[in-house]
Amino acid sequence: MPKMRPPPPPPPRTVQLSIFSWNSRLARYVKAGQYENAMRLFQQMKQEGMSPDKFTFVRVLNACANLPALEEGRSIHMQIIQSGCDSDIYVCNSLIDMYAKCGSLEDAWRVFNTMPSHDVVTWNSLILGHVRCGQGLKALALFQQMQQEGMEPDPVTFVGVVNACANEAWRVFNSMPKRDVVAWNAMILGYAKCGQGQKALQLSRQMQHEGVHPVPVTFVGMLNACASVAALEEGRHIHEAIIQSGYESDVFVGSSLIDMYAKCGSIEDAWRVFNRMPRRNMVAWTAMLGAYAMHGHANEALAHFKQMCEQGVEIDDITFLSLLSACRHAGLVDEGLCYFESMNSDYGISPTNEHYACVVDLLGRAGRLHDAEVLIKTMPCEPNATVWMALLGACRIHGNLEMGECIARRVLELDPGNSAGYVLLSNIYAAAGNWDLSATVQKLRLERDVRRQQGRTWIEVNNEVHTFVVDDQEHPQINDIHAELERLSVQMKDAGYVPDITFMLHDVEEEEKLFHLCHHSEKLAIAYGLISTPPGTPIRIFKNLRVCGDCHSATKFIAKLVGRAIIIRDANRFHHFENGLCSCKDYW
DNA sequence: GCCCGGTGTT
Repeated sequence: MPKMRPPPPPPPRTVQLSIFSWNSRLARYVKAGQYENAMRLFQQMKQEGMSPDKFTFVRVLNACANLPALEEGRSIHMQIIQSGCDSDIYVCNSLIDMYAKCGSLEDAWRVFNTMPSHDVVTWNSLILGHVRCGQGLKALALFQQMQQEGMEPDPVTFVGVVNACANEAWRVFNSMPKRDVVAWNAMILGYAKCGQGQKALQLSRQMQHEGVHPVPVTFVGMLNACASVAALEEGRHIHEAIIQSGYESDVFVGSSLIDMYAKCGSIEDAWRVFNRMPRRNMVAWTAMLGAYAMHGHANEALAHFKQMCEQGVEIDDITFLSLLSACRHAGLVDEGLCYFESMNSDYGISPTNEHYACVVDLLGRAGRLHDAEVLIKTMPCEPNATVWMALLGACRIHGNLEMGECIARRVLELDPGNSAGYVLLSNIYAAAGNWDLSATVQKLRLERDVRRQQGRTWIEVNNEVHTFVVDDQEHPQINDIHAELERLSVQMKDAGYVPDITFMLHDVEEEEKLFHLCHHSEKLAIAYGLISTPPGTPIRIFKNLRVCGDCHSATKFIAKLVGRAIIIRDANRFHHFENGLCSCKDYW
């Protein structure tokens, strides 16, 4: 929950305020997202003897929905019935939305069933409510039902369909007679969210080709897509289009730009956007904090957080996640623990599983496995798989077989469909030389039909994304890439590089291990970057998993030998390689 | 005046 703001200034007492001026004041609070203030204003207007009208109820219900505040919503529902406003369709739609957002679908249905008539917004609110509660199938059934009852779906209905089921979304989208910008937004955001950035970008191009103009939300979706596939050049083009559209001062767009530049490897551009924003909210500040965290700039992150506090910016649970994440990446154990303590005591924010996972990782990485385990045991709620997984990751880093086995058992129980647990345990066994048990775990994974994620590395050159997998033979310039790697490996050996085969956790002969190491997707992408971009320019590559340890040490040599900065984004963070060193100081 | 958008963990 965000920190409480100071109460709104009382309206002047000299003049009896009209209902219109109360309502417009209320509307301003709701629009600005100051829902607590809206609630307080509503109480105040009743105290001063002003009777709310249907416009008042719509706005105050909106505030309840967004807080969310179920009990207050129920009490307002009673007042609505007493005032006779419950025949207004706007009020009823707002009630459905409020109940759905507060998680009470039963109440939402009760309102729906007592309404004399429904419009498309009624159906949309109900459909989206079910989607939010994870009832996608029910949402789709409602979508069918509304059509059977002669109600024409609109683009917002389609937003619900996209979020309920991707396959269904595509079918409906193609059969829509008129696709306005809301429908396009839903598709673009839907694809961006599920990691299909290329598809999202392709859709946004198609949208513009069909003459539909992007609005701020569209740009947010497009920037998300760029961030997920790390398409920096494309992101810059979109930034230009944003400036041309006059949306550059939108805080949503600004926060997405910060995130896009940070995730594409350019923290300088992220800072430039943040610095130039005319109006910054908590999210913009938090996006910048997250940018520092993922690039390992811990000191800047802590200073940034301090500035947030000094300037009275709101702090929420996500701000703390970013802050703890900054400590985690830099190994600032004491600072991290101190901030974790202050969350509850100074800010009134209860730590979630995610915060615990972050602190467990912070302790675990630093080798304090026992402290991490104790922390988990003292959690006020039941730890989820993510928390245990953080400890399991630490067991792998520190080669703690005994604890790893025990933790893995819990992880595999809590989240049997996630390949990460199997892979970590199998790697713990392999690192200890126990190939039989390692294979047993992999066999169990296959028996349960859990597929492990294949490692992929990609690089954007001339607006085109080139993707590599281990031993890749598909790339048209693969021979040139191999030649470049051959050339480099001679120089690297002279400079003192020794391939580290412990990172090859397979039971194969050493010769073979070496061969695979030289053909890791990271090295292929770096070599391609070297031969296809001008000398001296930085190379940005991206990997879907954690970067391999041997590739990490090899990249330090390569960056020094070729005199170029190499920036790698792996699944967790950024590594900036320059002059033989990595920004993570080998702590990752 | 109601329904759709941004930041984080693993």
